[in-house]
Formats: sequence, structure tokens, C-alpha cells
Amino acid sequence: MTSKLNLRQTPVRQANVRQCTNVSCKDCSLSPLCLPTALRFEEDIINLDHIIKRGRPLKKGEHLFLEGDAFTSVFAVRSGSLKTYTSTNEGEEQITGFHLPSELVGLSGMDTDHYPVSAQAMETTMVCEIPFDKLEELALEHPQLRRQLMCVMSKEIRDDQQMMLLLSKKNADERIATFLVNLASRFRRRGFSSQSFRLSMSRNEMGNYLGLAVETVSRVFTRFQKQDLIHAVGKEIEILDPQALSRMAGGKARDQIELTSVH
Amino acid sequence: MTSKLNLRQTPVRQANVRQCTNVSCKDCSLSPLCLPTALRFEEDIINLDHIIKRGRPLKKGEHLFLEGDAFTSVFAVRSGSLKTYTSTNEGEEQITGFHLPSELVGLSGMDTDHYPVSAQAMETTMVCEIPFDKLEELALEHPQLRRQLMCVMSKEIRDDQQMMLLLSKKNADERIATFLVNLASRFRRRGFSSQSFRLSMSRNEMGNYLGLAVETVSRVFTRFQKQDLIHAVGKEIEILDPQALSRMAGGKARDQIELTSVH
DNA sequence: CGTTGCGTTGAGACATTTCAAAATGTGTGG
DNA sequence: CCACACATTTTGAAATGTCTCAACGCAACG
Repeated sequence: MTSKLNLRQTPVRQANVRQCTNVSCKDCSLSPLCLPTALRFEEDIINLDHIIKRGRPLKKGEHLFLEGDAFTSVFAVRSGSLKTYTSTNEGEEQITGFHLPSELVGLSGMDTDHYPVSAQAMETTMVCEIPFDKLEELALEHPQLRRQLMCVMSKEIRDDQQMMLLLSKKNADERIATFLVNLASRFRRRGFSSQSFRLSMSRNEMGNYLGLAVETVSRVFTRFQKQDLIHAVGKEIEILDPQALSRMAGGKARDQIELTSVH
Repeated sequence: MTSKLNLRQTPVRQANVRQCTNVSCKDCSLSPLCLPTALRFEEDIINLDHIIKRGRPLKKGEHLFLEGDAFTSVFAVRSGSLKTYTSTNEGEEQITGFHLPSELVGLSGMDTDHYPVSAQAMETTMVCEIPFDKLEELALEHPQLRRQLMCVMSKEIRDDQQMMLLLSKKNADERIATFLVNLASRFRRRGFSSQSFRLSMSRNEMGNYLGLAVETVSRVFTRFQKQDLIHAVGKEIEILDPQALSRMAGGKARDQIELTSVH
């Protein structure tokens, strides 16, 4: 058993994302990581562009959608970050993922017509909304795009299964190490430093996600600092010994290589 | 931390599944639950039929594929049951799922060209092998089929996330209850009794899957029997009080209704 | 400058694990 | 079909990692 506390901050909800930022996929720095990867010709990217709605930024705590809402769109994070979570009957929350820029959110609602999780901004966040019916139309003519959608989902399955492994076999130290290593590697891929970054989630949210009590998270952080593995001031994290951390995370060898190779 | 023991039984491996049973999808009792659901016309089902390879049965312990094998096909369980598992660097296994007849296995390998898990028969098991390139060709002409593939994956994501919730928030009793309720409901959907059935996995495998030590699983079982919730003789399970079990499982209300409604 | 939210730290409680051993089940070769 | 070897399951007792509860510090904020 872990944290029984819920941390929903604002019941505020943003149903219709309005047009107010005019950026196009072809100018977006994220496009090599995002949906446009699947589209070869500029013309196709422009088509994608047209179906995407770019709304006003979500403020911290605002929901993009709630568990049970009608499934209409998938979303790509443009900037900021989101968390997704489910809750049990008794109202306990389980965070199922943190989502960084270029990552797609909402696809798991595909076959139920309802989102199976809620999505909430952890900081000021911009998203691209892609109406699913339009996306499917576009995918009709673009096998590559279809394929990529499947790939995104299959990656999510793999990640979730690694998470199951973490939750059922790893101890507190290993969980936190895994989490940091994973975050670092995602930051790096997005062009940010993998050595030092800012966590967008609270200790509480981290604990919730990792199946640990807040206090345990805090204790592991101070322990890691004493061992000179990391340096943490609040949410600012500096990774001092990525190798050691990766070793401790003890995941797949392939994930480790990715991070420990010098940046 | 849980069971450190691995239970791989046979390193034997079945690479090429040979033709030896001639059953077609249209005569298969599972087709309403399986891929053919997506195909409206008998002609299309026959096409699907042609690309499916039906091999000799796998014996208990035999592998369908190993983690890291080249991804070539997805598989549907015809009879018997499979488990899929990943393993950490140190060789610890984590079972990621048990698969009953009509369920699809292997889709999560889609985007890496390698299966991210191993799949092993838990008893004598027959599978239908569907070469992925052929499946994609067929899907080209059948939006419904494409959609169903996506649905299968999105369902897997949802299930995995519920599993994450189980692993991070539920205690031993709740985990076992959830597991039994879930199995029962899957059996029912397949036309078997949801009241009494045979577990195809060992206590060890159950523990591994649920993030519990074997001994804990055993203890919970005896406790449940003393409380007249179930009656268990070895792998034969009889569910005496489905309502209580569902309540204890404490998952989503919608899952509970499915089971507790009288059969 | 009190309030509020979040993070840290300590001490004790507790569920589950670990270790050990007995009991039961299963498969195999004679 | 029995007997033996081996695997699995059960049960008990002790060990332990994490949680819970409680208190405190700190920063942001009206």
C-alpha cells in the first residue's frame, strides 16, 4: 500500500481548445520526433497541419480530458508536460505516465470511445489536438502514418510492461534510479541536457507513479545525494554519476547504453 | 522484492510452425472474439484463412518466440494458454501476461522488429500464426481490420495500466481477488464457466505476475478458503462468493458488473 | 507575519519476504 | 503399477523494507 492522498488540483476543465497560436508542423522543432515523421512530402505535412487544432496553453492543474470523457482526439505535447492517471473505486489515483513534448497522449481510448485515464497539465503546457476521425482519414492515404500510430502504441505497451517489471521486482532505490535514467534519456533525445534538468512533478506524484510513499522518495533522494550519485535542490536535478545510476536501475542493457555514452 | 527464481522449463524452441491442422476461421468457434470479427464477408475471412499458418501444438514449456527474436508474426491462441515475460539484466523474469484462446500475442514487437517479450506455452497449446507482412497487406483493403488491430493494442494498454495500478496500490488479498475475478470474466466470455475453472499457471507464476512471493499467494489462497470465498484444490478453482471477491478486487465498477451478474 | 503547500526526518508499525522444513503432487523408468 | 526422484505447494517463524504517523523546516504568498 502506498500514498492514499489525491492531489487533484483544479477541477477546471478545458473542453474546446481554441485556435490562437499559428505554428505549423513544418516549422516545429519537434516534428522529427512527432507524427510528421511518418509523412515524406511537405504537402502531406501541410494537410496534417490543417487538421491540428492548437489551443491556448493549459495552466498547471488544468485537465485536458477526464477519465470517461468521450474520445474524440489524440494530443501531442508541444511544450510543458502532462500526467495521465486512473483512479480506483475508492478514489485512489494511479499515475500511469508523464508526457514530455512530442509525445502522444490519448491513444489508449481508441476502442472504448472514452478516455480510460485523465490527463492533467503539470505546468503551463501547450498541446496540439488532432481530431481522431480526421487523423484516420489522413491515415487512409498514408500507410506510413498508420504504421506510426501502431508503433506509438506498441512502444507504449512495451514501456508499460517495463513499468510492471519495475513495480513488481524493483526496490525503492532501483525504482528512483530507473525513473531518473529514463527521464534523462528522454530529455536528451529532445535536445535538452540529460545531466541536469528540472522535474515537473512533485515528490508526491513521483511516489504515486513509482508505487512508493512520498517519504520514501524523499529518503532515497537524500541517500543518493550522500552517495554523490545526484545533486538535487528541490526539483532541479543534476546527475553526477550516470553510470552508477544506470547500473542501479538495472534495466535492459540497451537502455543503459543510450544514456551512459558521453554527451 | 519477490521471487528471484526463474522457471524456464525447456529451452526447446519452435521456429517454423508447420501446417498440420486444417481448421478454418469460418468454422472456428472463437471467430467472434478473434480477428475475423473485423471482416464482414465470408470471402474476406477465407482470405485471412489463407495467410494463417496453423502449426502442431506446442507442448507445455515450449517457446513460441523468445525476447529478441525477429518480429515476423502475430499469434492467436486457439486452445491452451501462453504466458509472456520479460527479464531484467540479472535474469529475473517478469510475467507480463497470460493469454487465453482468441487472444492475440506478439503485437508489441511491431515497432522494434524484435519481440520485446518471450512467449511460452503453459500447457499443450495450439496457435494460429499470422505473418505480419501479409496481415498488413490484408489490412490495406480492410479499414475494419486495421481498426481492430489498433483496438487490440489499445485494450492491451488499458489492461497494462490497470495492472500498474494493481502492482502499486493493492495489497496481496486485493491482487489475488482481482486476478481471479479477471480470469473468471475472461473464461465466461469464452463460454466457459466463470464459477469453476482450472488455473493453467503455477502459484509461482501467479506470484511472479502479481508481484508477490509464492508463499504469499499460497497463504492468501488458504485464507480465502477459510473465508468461504473460494474453494481450491490444486489448480482447480471454484468461486463461491463472486460478489465479495469483486468487492475485494475493488477495481472499476464496470468490470465488476460484468462478473457479478448471475450466469 | 500567519497561512498553506511541499519536502524532509525520525521512530514505530506492519505487510510481505525470506528462510527452512514438511507435505503433497507429478512424472519416469523399471 | 509401484517406487523413486523431483517439483510444487503449504506452513511456520524470523527478518526486513517500506509505510504510517507525527513533527518540523522552508519557501511562496496574500
